Amino acid sequence: MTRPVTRRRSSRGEWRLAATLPVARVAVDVALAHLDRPFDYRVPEHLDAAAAPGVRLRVRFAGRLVDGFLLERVAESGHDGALAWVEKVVSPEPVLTGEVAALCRAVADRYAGVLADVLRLAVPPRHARVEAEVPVPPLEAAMAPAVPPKPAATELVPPLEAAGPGRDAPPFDEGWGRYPRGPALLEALAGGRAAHAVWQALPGEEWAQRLADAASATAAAGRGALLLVPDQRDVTALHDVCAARLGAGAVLALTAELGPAERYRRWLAVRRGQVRVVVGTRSAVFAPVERLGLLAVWDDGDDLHAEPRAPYPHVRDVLMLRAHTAGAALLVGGYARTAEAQLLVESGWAREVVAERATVRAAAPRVTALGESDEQLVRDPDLRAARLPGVAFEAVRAALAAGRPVLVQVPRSGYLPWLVCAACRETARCRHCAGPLGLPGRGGGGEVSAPSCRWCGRVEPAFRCSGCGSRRLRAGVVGSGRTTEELGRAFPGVTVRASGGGAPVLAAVAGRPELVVATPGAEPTAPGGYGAALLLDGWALLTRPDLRVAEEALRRWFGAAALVVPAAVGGRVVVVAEAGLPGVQALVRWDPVGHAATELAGRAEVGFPPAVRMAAVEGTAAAVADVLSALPVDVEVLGPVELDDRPGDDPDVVRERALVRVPRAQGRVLAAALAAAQAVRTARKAPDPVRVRLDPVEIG
DNA sequence: ATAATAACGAGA
DNA sequence: CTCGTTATTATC
Repeated sequence: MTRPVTRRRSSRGEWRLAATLPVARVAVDVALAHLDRPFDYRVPEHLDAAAAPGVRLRVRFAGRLVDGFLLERVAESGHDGALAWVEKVVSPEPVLTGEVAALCRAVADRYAGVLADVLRLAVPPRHARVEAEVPVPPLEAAMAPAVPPKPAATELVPPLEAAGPGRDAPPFDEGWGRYPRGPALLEALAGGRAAHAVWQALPGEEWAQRLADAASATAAAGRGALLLVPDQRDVTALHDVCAARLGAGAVLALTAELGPAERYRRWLAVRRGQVRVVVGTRSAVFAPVERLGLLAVWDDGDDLHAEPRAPYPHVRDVLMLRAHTAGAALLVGGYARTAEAQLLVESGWAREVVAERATVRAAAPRVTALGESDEQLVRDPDLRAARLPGVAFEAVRAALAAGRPVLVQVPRSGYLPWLVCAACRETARCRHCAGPLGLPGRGGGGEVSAPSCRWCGRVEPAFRCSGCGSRRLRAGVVGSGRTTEELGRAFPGVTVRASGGGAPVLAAVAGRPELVVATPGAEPTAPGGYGAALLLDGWALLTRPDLRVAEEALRRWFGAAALVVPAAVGGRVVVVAEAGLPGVQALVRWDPVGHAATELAGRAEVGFPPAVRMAAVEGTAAAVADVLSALPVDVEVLGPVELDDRPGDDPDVVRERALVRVPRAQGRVLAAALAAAQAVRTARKAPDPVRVRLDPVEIG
């Protein structure tokens, strides 16, 4: 049968090879560890022009059509077999830049993952209609100069709020001038140098303004900036500040909740170099910003910065890799400091940008800790108005009388029970690996079994608290709830607002005298600051079975306390936690750096990230054993332990988890060995998958 | 998924 | 030994 002439081009037998660089190296969208490498394809003549590096295409792989990205065009293939044709170029839009491709490869390697998985995180799904839209530059962008005139070096000292380049240099006790190394950081950014900085924001600091300062110094140097924050509310706040400073057309907010069309529209605008500054959440960490000069992450301790999809990369770590691949500066900032950020400083990779003690003292509120003296309150975080201790009551009353709002931080509900020392309420820990103790086989017919470690599985027959020596254990429990009504009764006539914890999260409240009850992370800002804050979630936080508890508690406390006015104008913070605890001391002294150093030293002692590199290996018992057997002998293995059934699991299949750890210097070796073990399994078509997470933020 | 290839077994 | 069938393996 003869086909119509117009169809003949699709008859592959007649396809001719492109004249130059006829081989395409393709990253196929196949998430199998043993196929995680580029494959070569022949480029037909009619696709020669469209088949540019970075485009999406379709190729035949093992008999079926799969998506892929064109990594590069080369003259010849190293593959000694017949090459298949590139079937189709999906669109000529080069969505995968070389910089992002290299970054994705580095992220896959760092996390023992697969490039295809990382590419799915990095490049949003195509939206054909959006792609076809003729890009119309926004009005502001059309009117504003594309590149602001580059100011002279002497003018690159910290800009004031809303001060653009060219204004008079501000005094040194404002903005970044309050940090001894602040002006130097801005100079480095303005000079296009790849500075690495860890920044502790002062109490009351307008962090969004400072990030906008950094972004505008970067933009003035003709480079791009990528600013990452934990949640949508922060994106909005930071975007608005940046837009006011740089012009709406130069800044773009990129978040996952935009919807596919708008998300792709904005992402394309970034890719096409139409915006210089991108503000976003975790999903924007791979945004293809052109000529990257600055990468910044705010509040890197927030769990939202950890990606829940394979290979589970963390924003801070991705940015560190990206700072290398792109030659950009990295700024890690927050009111608190994580152990990971502390390691960046201690290893010399980053310089710290912190204020002098006197500056901190002048800006901080007065912090009081309420501990054992009010036993009832400590035990029951569900605040009883009648028992509100005098110091807390007085702090609230004074702030309201001064016409300022009061912030009340309450715990989120939903924590699971675990074991704590009955005497001092420290988390009960394994003597071998410092993992939290739990009771195995709950629901096992009422028999009492000995506690065992949730990490390494060792049974603890004779618990003795490392802190106080007590041998008694009890279950930790957390109540949550009626705080709002109780407070309303204690302060009749005062408005009580809720933010988070079931209520909608408020971005800001008016500066009126009212009570604002918020869960951690949902604290609204108040113009002029809060007069006082009550931190009621201490007990709940400090007894969670997680090595990061102290750091996490302190991070949340600093986040709330930073919204309170300085002590000199009456700012008070009352925290319900034992005054002797190191974390509480760090809050009282407003010493995030000291606490991070202690925290990091503690992790080195118990062998936990970031002091070591660790991986969680999860799957069926046989599968986990299979992966463990493929690791080098010097890898330390904890466990495996049996995992609790998750909802939806087959109750007959027993899942296990092992933790493996190596010194930091061996991190690459460990990741490579885990990836190789996975490759052997996928090549063998092993039926049950093994989940590998490197430096997991949370371990069950 | 699929195609190529190795392994296998029945009948000469 | 060949031929036809089935398991295995690589996947461009």
